[in-house]
Amino acid sequence: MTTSRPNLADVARIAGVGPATVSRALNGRPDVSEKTRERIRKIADELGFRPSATARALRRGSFRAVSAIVPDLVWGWWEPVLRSAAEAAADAGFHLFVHPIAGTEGGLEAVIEGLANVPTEGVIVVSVPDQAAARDSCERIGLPVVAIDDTSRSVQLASVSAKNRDGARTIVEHLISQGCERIACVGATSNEFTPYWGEGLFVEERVAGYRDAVTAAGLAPAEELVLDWSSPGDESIVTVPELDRLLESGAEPDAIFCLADLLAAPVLRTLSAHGLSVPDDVAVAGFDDERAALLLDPQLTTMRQPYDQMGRLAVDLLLRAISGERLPARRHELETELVLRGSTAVSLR
Amino acid sequence: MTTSRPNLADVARIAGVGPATVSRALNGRPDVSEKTRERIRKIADELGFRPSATARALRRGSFRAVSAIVPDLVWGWWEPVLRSAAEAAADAGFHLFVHPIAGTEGGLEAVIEGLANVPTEGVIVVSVPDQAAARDSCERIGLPVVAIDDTSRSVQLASVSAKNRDGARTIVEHLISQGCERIACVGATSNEFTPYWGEGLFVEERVAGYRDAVTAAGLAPAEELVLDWSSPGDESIVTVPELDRLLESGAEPDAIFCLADLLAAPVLRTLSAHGLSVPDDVAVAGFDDERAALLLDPQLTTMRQPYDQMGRLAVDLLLRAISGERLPARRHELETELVLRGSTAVSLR
DNA sequence: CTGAAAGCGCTTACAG
DNA sequence: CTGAAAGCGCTTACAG
Repeated sequence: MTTSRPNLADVARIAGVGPATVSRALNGRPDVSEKTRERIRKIADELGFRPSATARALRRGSFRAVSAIVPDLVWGWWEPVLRSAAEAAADAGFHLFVHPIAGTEGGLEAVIEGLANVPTEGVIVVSVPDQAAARDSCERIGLPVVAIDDTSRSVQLASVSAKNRDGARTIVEHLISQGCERIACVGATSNEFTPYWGEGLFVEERVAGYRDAVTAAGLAPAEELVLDWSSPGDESIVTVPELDRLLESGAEPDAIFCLADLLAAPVLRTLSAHGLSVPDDVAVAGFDDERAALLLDPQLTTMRQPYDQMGRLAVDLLLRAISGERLPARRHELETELVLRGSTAVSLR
Repeated sequence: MTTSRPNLADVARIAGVGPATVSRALNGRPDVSEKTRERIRKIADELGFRPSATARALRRGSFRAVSAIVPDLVWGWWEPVLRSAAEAAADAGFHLFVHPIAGTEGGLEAVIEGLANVPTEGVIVVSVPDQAAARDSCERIGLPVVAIDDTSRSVQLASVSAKNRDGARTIVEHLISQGCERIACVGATSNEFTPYWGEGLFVEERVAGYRDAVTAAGLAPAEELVLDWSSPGDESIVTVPELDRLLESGAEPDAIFCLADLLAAPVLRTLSAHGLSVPDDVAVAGFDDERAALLLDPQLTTMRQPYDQMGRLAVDLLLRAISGERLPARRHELETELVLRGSTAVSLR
């Protein structure tokens, strides 16, 4: 009796059959007698036999796993996305490995190239600002890739995202339907060096949706209400200097559309510092329906991204690519949903 | 010329050497002439040769990867923990796989047993309410395991956590030093079915730290200020009924210690609904220094968990276990740090 | 229904 | 310094 892990040969020896039969029995192949299969199963159980994942993968030529690379951000909106991705992968008999970029020298590209040493068959990249680089890295290691979240302005991959423009239009229309007429839009920035944000495609799209709604409603275009925000990704700031200035200028917005939920935190603090109450003086809305929306006071009216569908679709696309299909580089946009909370409705406070 | 991935034999054939020499050259073994090594390297590069991870693992008998299993929670306080864990693992030449429980039928135990099919050599479990079950599952698949965060009351594993009791005492002492005398403590619950929380060890420890400080300061013990909270994990609630009742009863606390940062969101909303301002009327403090602390208004004074050290230490312990050391089941507690923000100091608003 | 053999792609003693 | 051979633990045609 050895102390090390039993292998298939051990099971075969004890069962008095060939290794091939053990393999067939344990893998549920039809061409084994039920009697033999039962006996082998029992012995395997007793021995605590677990087939070696590496040997099986080597023999089969594949490991049936895919990898998701998640960005170096604290606001984990991608958690529900990965949950559904893991489900979809499991449904197809695949594992999902999650690889945080955080802590890896060399960033996204280094993480991707590192996958060359991991038994994985495809890559999902989340929130990449530069799809061209991701595409090149994946090509280099010979793995198919799908992107989630349209951060990259140049679409070089099959990409899954929310209908950002539609969603923004919908929520601004909601503000208008509440009687708001001077709706500010915050979060866009001319600073292209903001990590994972900058002039991301989704920012552009959401601003466009805002303009769609304002224009369609025949509201006076008020460009001073579209604020440039120097560092929209920074959660540590207490208030927003640009909004401070706007409020001091006497612009008097009656609503603020934040291009992402997390921006609402400093916006609410800025409003409260000016003695303005939400939603009575100013209504506030966000986009994403991520954790921040629930933590704020009041809780935030927002557009919910279809996280579950996004994860599933990304995996579906990736599995198709793995089985040889060539995926065109284009966006697959999914419907968003309006979620009403206290920041736009006194009755919901 | 085939379209499939080149293997080591291809490189050997083209270089006109044996496969063993290619292996040695590419793995940096000393016993290869520099000239040969260079030539082989060049050819491997041109061919885009990437050694098969599975073949190498099968041959070596190990894959040099460890797995972290993260809980089904939206508040990703474990993200910075995993970042440092990934760094520590990489320093030792190991990969870190992250496996979310979310989306897996059968929960933690199913995820652990699923690792039997993954080329991984050890497991880090994060926030497990029942270490005994985790220990049994890992034993079954023959993998060593280390826990992060003391959620389980019964310590059955080598565990890494913050000094919860010390930290709580420190922050309550801070409140006392600010002149607070009637300090409420919220977050403990007698409802043991709260997922991942319930009567978790860290809850117990933090309450104990609170009592340590109050007692040491000679403040009148006021048991009505230690609130039972029916569902502390639920972020969707707007206000806290138990706190509502306390405030209506005329108890007039001058400070509230939240056992976790995320609890401060509904606490702040409850206070504001009662017309109380923070920190003037009531100071508020939390524990963790996770994302919620920065989103709130005002931002939250809190005890920071040593996330980086926690991830590193967990990996260190796990690697020792992998190399054969037997780890006793005991907690390894790491120092916390007081972080001052606007919720306890007007000057920091 | 079952077995013996070949082989997945590497690495590492063993010879020379 | 280099090569030929064995083998890691499986699976799967190929025979019977």
